[in-house]
Amino acid sequence: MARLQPVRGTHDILEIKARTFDYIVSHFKAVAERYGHGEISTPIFEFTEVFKRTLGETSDVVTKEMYTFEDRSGEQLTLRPEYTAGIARAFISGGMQQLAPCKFYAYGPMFRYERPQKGRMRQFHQIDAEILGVPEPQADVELLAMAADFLREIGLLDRVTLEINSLGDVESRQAYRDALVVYFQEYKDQLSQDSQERLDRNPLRILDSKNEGDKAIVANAPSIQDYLNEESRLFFSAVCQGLELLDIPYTVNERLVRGLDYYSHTAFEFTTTELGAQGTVLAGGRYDKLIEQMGGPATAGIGWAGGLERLAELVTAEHMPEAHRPVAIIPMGGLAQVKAMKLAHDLRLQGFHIEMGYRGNLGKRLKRANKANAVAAILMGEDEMARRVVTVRNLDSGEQQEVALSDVAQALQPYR
RNA sequence: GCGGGUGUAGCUCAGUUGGUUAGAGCGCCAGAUUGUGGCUCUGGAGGUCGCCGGUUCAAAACCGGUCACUCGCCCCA
Repeated sequence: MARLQPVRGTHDILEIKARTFDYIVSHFKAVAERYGHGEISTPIFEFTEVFKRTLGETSDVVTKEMYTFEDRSGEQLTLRPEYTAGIARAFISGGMQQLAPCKFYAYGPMFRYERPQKGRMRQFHQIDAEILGVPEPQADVELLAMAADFLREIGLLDRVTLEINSLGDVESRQAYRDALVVYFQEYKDQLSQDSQERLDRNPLRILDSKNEGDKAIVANAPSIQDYLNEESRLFFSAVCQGLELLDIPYTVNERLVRGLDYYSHTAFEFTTTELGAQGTVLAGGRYDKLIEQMGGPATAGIGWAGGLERLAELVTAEHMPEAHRPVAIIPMGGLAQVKAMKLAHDLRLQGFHIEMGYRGNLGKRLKRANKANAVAAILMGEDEMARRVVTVRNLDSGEQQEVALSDVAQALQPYR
């Protein structure tokens, strides 16, 4: 406890930020329910194996970004770096194949040990949607439609671009990977240091390198589209047709790849140019082999996750509902204090938002009521108490009137 | 893990080639106004100059280290 500061890459969330998060999440939940998704909440930590096996031993997330620790009984546990692995695990351990198809939504904190920068922190928050047990491309379309609806509702759809690509099935992906290795091998010594390493580890990643020299070489690299087998091609065109049917604008980006090993077929990202280096605001894809790979029954899956912090950066005040304006109760004197406490309680039971003025003379208390953005103030002085009335003052117009103590709730109706 | 930038009041920042009591605006508190807010005026509180060490007669300033924040790389929501 020596350092009284938040742990690196973590933040306290309050006031406007908290309200923005709540705004985004409540719209997300409403849209997800509309699409027939049910809420699932999985633990924020799992056995380390759950993530290691699903994300791939060599992925960055596993090799350098996991928050892993040993608990008192010696178990290796990891704070979740993403949602899909935990949900897939829940699907298996809950025997949910009997219930498939399953449509879930979830939201909560994620943890990755990374160097913080704009739009990236060690504890961050995601919303997440998954469909398990539907191998048909209609699920891809539905999930993308849901994402687009959600983004529209929070006013962001016209500020992001949907890019999609197909990574093909296992066979197509392997063929493409081989072709890429052959191609890049030619230019190996011209590639950046990073990309030379990628060539061994994950050649697909070279495609979205930000290095200028790499970009020139990538420009002439073979396209995944030419390596998709019949089945994969049909699948991808079904997804594209579905998007067109629903008027969801998108662009095919042949260079779009995903970092985690488990993706196949559809991969997509909603991106913005407004957030600097971290432009991906919501992204996901299909993972048909994942559950089987984890040791569960062969079950197709597709899902996406959106970053709350990144979405919140984009949400502007005009889309946010205004904070509810309270009514301030201002007692002056001992008797009024007691009456005020009772009145405040009664009004709150009836659903009013009540602020209490505790200190200072009337002027100070009104000033504080003003600062709290109160719509009205209820003034309770000694003489009012004697006559069993209060003064209700409209803080916008300055108009005020005396109201019988028993009729206060009625008089406050306009300020609800 | 790697590279750049920045750390001075609650917040945003100024602070001359090193020079003695470190400033402004906003915010906060109080008064002008013993029961009437927003505007105005007056006054006040609030600082280990991120931390440790070094150079110097003298360091907020220069040097080294360290921590934090921030932007970028890797990677990702």
